[in-house]
Amino acid sequence: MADLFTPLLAEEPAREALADGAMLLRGLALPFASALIEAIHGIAAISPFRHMVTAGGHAMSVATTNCGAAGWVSDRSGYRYDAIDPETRKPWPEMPECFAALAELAAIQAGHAQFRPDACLINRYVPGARLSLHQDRNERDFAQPIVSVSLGLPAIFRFGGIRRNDPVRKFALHHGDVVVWGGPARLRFHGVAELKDGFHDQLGRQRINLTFRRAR
DNA sequence: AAGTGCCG
DNA sequence: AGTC
Repeated sequence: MADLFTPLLAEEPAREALADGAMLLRGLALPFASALIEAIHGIAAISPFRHMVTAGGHAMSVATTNCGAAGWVSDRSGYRYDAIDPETRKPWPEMPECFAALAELAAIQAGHAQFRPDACLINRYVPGARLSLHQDRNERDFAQPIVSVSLGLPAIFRFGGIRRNDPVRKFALHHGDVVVWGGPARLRFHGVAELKDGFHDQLGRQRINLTFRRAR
């Protein structure tokens, strides 16, 4: 029964260790992509993408919305999680089932059990957009990992260390790739290099990133 | 208490 | 083009 293709079919998604506690799961989100994209449209119809402003008063090049019980927000007063979208003054849209299912699957695949995200930050990059090196540290429980899902145009993910000046490694992230970091890697600095121009069949000239966290 | 920001 |  076994033939040349059996090992390939039995194989799990390609995984690449980025660091102790950090894993890149290539293509894990591919089977979810259509459902994810449809759900993103629904979310954006309720809580539109907007360019948030940082504490320094600069508008981010990335456009943001959220779903889930808590949403990441930034304005001149700083960063925080809020149950209410400051633009609509209503709760963020509920987290779709396919979002939660993928996040949980990814965490398990990466060896982080018991991941229960209550927040999904949705970032939209158009060519030229970037996210400079930062830490995710506004969450209450650093025992819970971060799960990051890439859709659309490819991007260069920058993954550093615990200290800002630690060396930074770069990884190409494609449509369907998922990065999970937790444990000793939970507070690693990370960012996204300026997005290059291109065209993606499903999303056109953009990249959308889903970042799942347990905020509270 | 800054910070996922921009500039040279 | 990478780094400060």
